[in-house]
Parts: sequence; C-alpha cells; structure tokens
Amino acid sequence: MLDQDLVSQEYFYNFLTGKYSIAVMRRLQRNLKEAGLSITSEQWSIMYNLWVEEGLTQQELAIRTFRDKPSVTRLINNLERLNLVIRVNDKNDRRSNLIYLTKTGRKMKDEGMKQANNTIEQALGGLTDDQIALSHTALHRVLFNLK
Amino acid sequence: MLDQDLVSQEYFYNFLTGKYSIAVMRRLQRNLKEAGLSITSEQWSIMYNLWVEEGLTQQELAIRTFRDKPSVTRLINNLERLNLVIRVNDKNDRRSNLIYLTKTGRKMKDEGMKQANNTIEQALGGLTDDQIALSHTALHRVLFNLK
DNA sequence: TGGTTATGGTTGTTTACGCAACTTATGTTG
DNA sequence: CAACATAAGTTGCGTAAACAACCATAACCA
Repeated sequence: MLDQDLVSQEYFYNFLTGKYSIAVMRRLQRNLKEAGLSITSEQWSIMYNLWVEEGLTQQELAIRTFRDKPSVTRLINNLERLNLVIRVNDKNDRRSNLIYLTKTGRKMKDEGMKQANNTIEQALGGLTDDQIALSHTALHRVLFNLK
Repeated sequence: MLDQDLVSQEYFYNFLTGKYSIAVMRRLQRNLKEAGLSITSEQWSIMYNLWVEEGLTQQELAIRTFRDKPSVTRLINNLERLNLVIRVNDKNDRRSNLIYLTKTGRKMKDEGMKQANNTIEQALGGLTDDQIALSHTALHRVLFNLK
C-alpha cells in the first residue's frame, strides 16, 4: 500500500479506532450530566435495555449491549450501588440473576430517554432521512459481519 | 415517546452505546494479536498517526485520535515502555514533547497496516462502494456536529 | 445415576477512559 | 517588567474494557 492511501483512507481508520463512537458517547455523557443524571453512557446502555424489558439475565444484557460477561457484572454492581437496579436470583435456574429496576431506576426513564434522543438529534443534525437509513443498513451489515 | 418507538429506534441507541465501534475495535485487537503484534487497538491508533507523520506533539495526537490529553500521556507511556516510540523534548517550545517512532516501531508499520486493512475488509464485506461512500459522508457529518 | 459438558456469573490483572486539579513554560498586556 | 492568561503535559481518582481462570448450577448421556 502506498503512503498516499494512508491519507485517502483516513475515514476507515477513524472508524477502526472508534473516533465516531467516542464522540457520540462523550456527548451522551455530557447531556446526561447536564440533565442531572449521574450515570455513565455505559450504564445508560444497561438502563436502556431494562427500560425496554425488565427481568433480563446478565447474559442477555451482555448480548444486547455487545459487552462481555465480566463487564456486565461490574456495571450491574455499580448500578446496584447507585440503587438503580436489583439482582433477583432466578428460582427456576439458580445460576441466573434477573435484573430489575428499582423505583428510582424506573423514574429515570423519561429524562434518560430524552437526553438520548437529544444526543441523537445533535449527532445526526443536517443529515437526510435517506442518508440515515443507508448508514443504518451499512452499520447493521458491519455488526452482522463481525459477530 | 411511546414504548413502541424504543424498539423501532433501536439502531440509534446501538449507535449511542458504541455497539458498532466495540465490534470493530474488538476485531482489530484480535487480528493484531493473531498476527503477533501485541498492541491494543488504542495503541494502534497512536501508531497509525505516527506512521503517517512522525514528530507530532501529544496535543496533536490527542486531536487526531479524538482522545483527551491524559489518555495520550498514558498511551505514550505504555508505547515507550514497549520501546515503540520515544519522547523528544522540543527545543523551540520546551512545554512540548515530539513523539518519534523507534526502529522497532517503524518496522511494525507493514504488518500493522495489513491487519487494519484486513479488519476493514472483514467489517465492510458485502457492502457496495456507494453504501460505503454514503456512510462515510454521514459519519463525517456526525463528527462535525459533535466536535 | 454418576460423570462429563455447558452455562451463568464472579474475580484478578492489565489497559484505557473522562474529568478535575496541578506544574511548568510560553504569551500577552498595562 | 510584573501580573495575568493560555498552552502542553502529568497526576489522581473513579469507572470501564478484554481476557483468562474460576465457582456453582444445570443439562446431557452412557
């Protein structure tokens, strides 16, 4: 590969090193903080899945957030310490923990989703619906390719 | 917002939580490891910028990798410990460190870029050039919006 | 039924991140 | 020139990541 290509393909390498994602997650973090929600963007990703459906196992949360099991264990530890979720041992399969929101965790949904939507609007501003839809398709394919 | 929207907008929330980027960076990490290069994907992003241009300041590397200054400080610490880069104090501005590759660091370029290109091919497989170009435009806009 | 395998979760280690506070060097300006 | 502001880099602290090794429970199956 020629050195020239290093420059023209910069986009790909930005993608490789998570530049876009760092930008988005940092903004989400900032928006959450400014709204008075003291959770990280990683914690948000767990909360989001629980706002959609409670009682998921840690394994299921790991799959849905694309994180590994130890990461989820520790995220749940921290969320439990913040009194936002609780682990409930599954009676039917005692290996599993079912994760439920606390009252505080449920109350956070409205503002949490609002800030997420704000972040998305800020990120996608100026793009047409078509552009967004096509990017969706492309990124979906990337996930399919790599999982 | 209705609960229904939570599901149909899943794509956006995946984007927010870095799902795509986690997948890509994890694959890059794996490819580097399998090729016998024991550097992380974050370290790769520093090395990449130095392969393009040596003698950058840490500040400049922070901007190009979209990381903050402390992150760069520590990445350079680790790369220096691995004997891949060296700090050279700038004679003209004694606040700055100019970062140069060592001989070992330079020798790593070919294999490092090869694995990066492998990862990109694996990630983008099955997408047309048009789709890739449009996603490029969209992600570029995202970065512009958020920086 | 008893041994093997698979699954859900935790812990340890190293690396990396974000933010805030700090040091040192450079610039600015009254 | 002194006082103040800005810039580059470092350090401290809390959080999160990957990977490997581990424990407990469940599933398989011979």
